[in-house]
Amino acid sequence: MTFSDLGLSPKVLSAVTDAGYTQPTPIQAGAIPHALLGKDILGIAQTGTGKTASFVLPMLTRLEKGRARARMPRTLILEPTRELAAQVEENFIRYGKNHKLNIALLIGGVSFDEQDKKLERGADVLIATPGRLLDHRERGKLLLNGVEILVIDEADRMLDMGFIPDIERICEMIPFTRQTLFFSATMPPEITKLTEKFLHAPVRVEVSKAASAATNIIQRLVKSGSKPWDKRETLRNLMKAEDAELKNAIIFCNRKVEVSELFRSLLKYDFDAGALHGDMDQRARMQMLANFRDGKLRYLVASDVAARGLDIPDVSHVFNYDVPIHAEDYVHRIGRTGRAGRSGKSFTIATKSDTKYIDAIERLIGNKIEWHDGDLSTVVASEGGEDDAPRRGKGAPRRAGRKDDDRKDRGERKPRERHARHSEDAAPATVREDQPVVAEVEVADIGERRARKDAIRSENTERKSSDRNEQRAPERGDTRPQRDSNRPARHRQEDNDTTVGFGDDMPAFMRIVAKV
DNA sequence: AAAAAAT
Repeated sequence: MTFSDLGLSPKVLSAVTDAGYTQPTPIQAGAIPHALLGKDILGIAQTGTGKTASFVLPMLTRLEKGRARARMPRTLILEPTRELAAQVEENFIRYGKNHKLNIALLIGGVSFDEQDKKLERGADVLIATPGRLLDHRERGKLLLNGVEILVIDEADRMLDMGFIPDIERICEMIPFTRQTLFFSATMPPEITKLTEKFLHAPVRVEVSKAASAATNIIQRLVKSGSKPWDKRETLRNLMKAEDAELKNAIIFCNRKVEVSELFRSLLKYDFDAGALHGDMDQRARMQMLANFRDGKLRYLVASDVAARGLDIPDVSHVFNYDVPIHAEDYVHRIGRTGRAGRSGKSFTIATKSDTKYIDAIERLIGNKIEWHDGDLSTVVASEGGEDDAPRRGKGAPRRAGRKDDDRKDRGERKPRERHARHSEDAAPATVREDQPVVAEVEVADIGERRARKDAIRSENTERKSSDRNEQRAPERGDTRPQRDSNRPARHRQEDNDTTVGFGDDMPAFMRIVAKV
């Protein structure tokens, strides 16, 4: 089977040939002929299976007839993250090089002006994340009743991210005479319901699960002490040990703050690292990703924003600095290496408290993962002894505890707690090799203070900080999460009686305001 | 224990 058997137009075929492809992947071979006939498709496939081309190529062929009208895009592709949306745009540019198509990318974090202009000109292809798309529509700049083909990509991830209501709204704005191409890696009940509602007699195309496809990736678990400095040291040793084989690597952390902390620590140790997480300035996000793709950065420290779908063809190593909480994320993360049949290596740093997550991962992939250098029973306890798990008082808020960890990492300590932590007090406070310089500590604290202010600011108050952030050029070192007072996480904190960061020292007046 | 997405 070759691409020329699928019924694609000569223009598309020639671009595919130029890109160096001759053989379609199973999902492409299964979906393209039906998509060209105008049928609805239900594609069950992970990324890395050639899924994107399975809708881009037939869409290009079908778009050769007709023209776009102002503010009435002819096709719409919905993606869960900004980076994925940008990646789909690149695919349209690559395979559409023989076409004269207007492509518009509507994503958040960048200015409206350019997006408006492209809509006004009439877009053949509109690629969007749901939030910004709805925003444009509400501003009256966008009419969706001319859409002939709708693509919903990564539907299960959209579900995880709470986008399904948005997706339903958008689907209802588009004429039911459209063709719908629907892709999901898994089919949870909510997704099945969605397909029953929005697909008409779909052709179902299913390809093998990524969990079983990862045989070309060497996977190892690496024991570590549980303190941040233990884990960072474990990681650095691992990176050095792998240096000869390592072309480039993505290092995954579970939290955004960890991404920026680890990133800064690695810079201090002269590793050629970048960072990527969703609270970074959009320009910095794009820049980091582009630099990593182009080989200007050897290491990319990232949150799960980079776990799925991102196509960086030649990642040699994946390091999990944290064991992912959800087992499926493990599969997605390690799937960033070993792409296109290449071999890859993944190392997952594990501490004692990670055992149950490791069990879940091993159950999911149906295999035991080998330990790199002895299992957790051989971990040497770090200075200051064991673990921090049971020591904290029952009534003490757990989240405040995390702040304490940050502080310890800088060699600081809350005076109040000193008596409760004798064992750690025995350790000299200044020996951390990667203790941040004082200036950085201060900057971080200012950020935290501002975040607290944000937390108590009323919903209606206009926020100017994000505007400022948009203007600002991305600085290489500035990866600290940009606290956004309107994010759901913020609300969750407000729901709690405890304002994060104050411990028991929170002034009473703040407690009242924070509850509002 | 999280992350992602509009302002």
